[in-house]
Amino acid sequence: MSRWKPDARGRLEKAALELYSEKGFEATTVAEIAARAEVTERTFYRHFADKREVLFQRNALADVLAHATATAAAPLAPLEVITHALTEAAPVFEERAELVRQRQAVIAAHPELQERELAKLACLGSTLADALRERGLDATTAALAAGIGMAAFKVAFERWIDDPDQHPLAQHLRHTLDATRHLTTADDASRTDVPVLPRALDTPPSPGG
Amino acid sequence: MSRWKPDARGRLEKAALELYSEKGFEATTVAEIAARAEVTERTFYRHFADKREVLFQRNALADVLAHATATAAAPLAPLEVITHALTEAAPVFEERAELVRQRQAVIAAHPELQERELAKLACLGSTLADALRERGLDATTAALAAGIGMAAFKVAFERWIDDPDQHPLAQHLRHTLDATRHLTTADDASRTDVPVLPRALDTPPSPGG
DNA sequence: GCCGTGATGTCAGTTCGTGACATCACCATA
DNA sequence: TATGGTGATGTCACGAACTGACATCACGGC
Repeated sequence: MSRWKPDARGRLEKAALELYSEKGFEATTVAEIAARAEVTERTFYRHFADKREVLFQRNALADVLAHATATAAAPLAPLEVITHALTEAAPVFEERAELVRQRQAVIAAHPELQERELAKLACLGSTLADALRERGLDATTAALAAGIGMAAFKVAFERWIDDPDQHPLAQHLRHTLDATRHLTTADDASRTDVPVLPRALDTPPSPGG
Repeated sequence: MSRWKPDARGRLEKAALELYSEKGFEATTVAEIAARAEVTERTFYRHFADKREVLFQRNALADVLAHATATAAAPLAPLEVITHALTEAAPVFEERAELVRQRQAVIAAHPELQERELAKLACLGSTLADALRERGLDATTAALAAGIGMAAFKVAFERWIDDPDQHPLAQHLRHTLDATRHLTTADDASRTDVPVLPRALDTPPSPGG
């Protein structure tokens, strides 16, 4: 038989998420995580650069975003490309909604983890910007569009996490990206009388896709 | 005479920036910083929460942003308010351009510091979003506008730092925010025919305000 | 049956960051 | 002038985060 139980990495991820949930991030030591995963502390650091990284490693997202951006229809405006890419990426979250929510709860409770999350998001933004430049956008426009996309994603994701009605992430994305287009119009449209996410969600304004 | 040399905090900031510049962030120990500032390591931690924070404490920015947002003319579109606020904030950087550049060089060389920088920027974004909500915007629009504003600021700031011609930050901000307006404006006249930063910077396109 | 490889264990050490307590110039006030 | 409180700093001890170096030994190829 094999010398060690298989999937040490998976066990570490699971143990870490559990312990961070149970007793908080700071109150959890790497030694504890390792013990629960039945490996040594040193092994933890062979799989993850530090105590935070264990929550941020599974990330198919960058690939999905880059691919969707590269393969979007040619004549689309930058923000349309972004909309397409983010919509393509939504299932990555929807498929693991349970896990994602638990993870996010932990992150929300610890500034250090939020810091790391922002770094990951910024990294994603760079990937997106690269992909946009591949499409022929100049560097500044690409960086800007990617930044806007990430800002919109952040808001939509947050709304999705907190949504008591569990509407799909794609829907929150659509509404948020739509709201982006009204930021330049004077006051009246962006007042509270036109909520971004109307009560009746079953008839979203079709963005023409 | 006094028991200790005055301005321990200032000496620590100076020593830290010097050492981080000279030998890198990771290669510098807090003990070294403290020694150069002629205090003990413990005193360092009385002034700064951790080794990174010493680079991020001076921040009049939040106040300026919040104030400028609150006092902007009433009927402005969200993005115009942001434009106003960021423009008001520009002098905070221009006035210490030398220091800001040195600091930024250190940050650019160390992911851990970039992480902290992103966190500070996000915090600033929240402040801005709060101020926008004070103006009557709904939470989602406010968060979105603030996020986009921060994204634009990030790009403009980066361009300013790298600008060999040393154009004022305010100018980069104007151009970047202009590009943002084009990207987010509903009609699809947002093509490449409007370059973000034209060769001749002395005749910026007037945004009609 | 031998050998290289890779994942893990073991151990020692450095640095970060914190709690507890000591010191003593300075200041207010009697 | 004497007294006592305050606040910034020093001193010490310590746990926990990370890292480098070397040991182990199942497995897979040859």
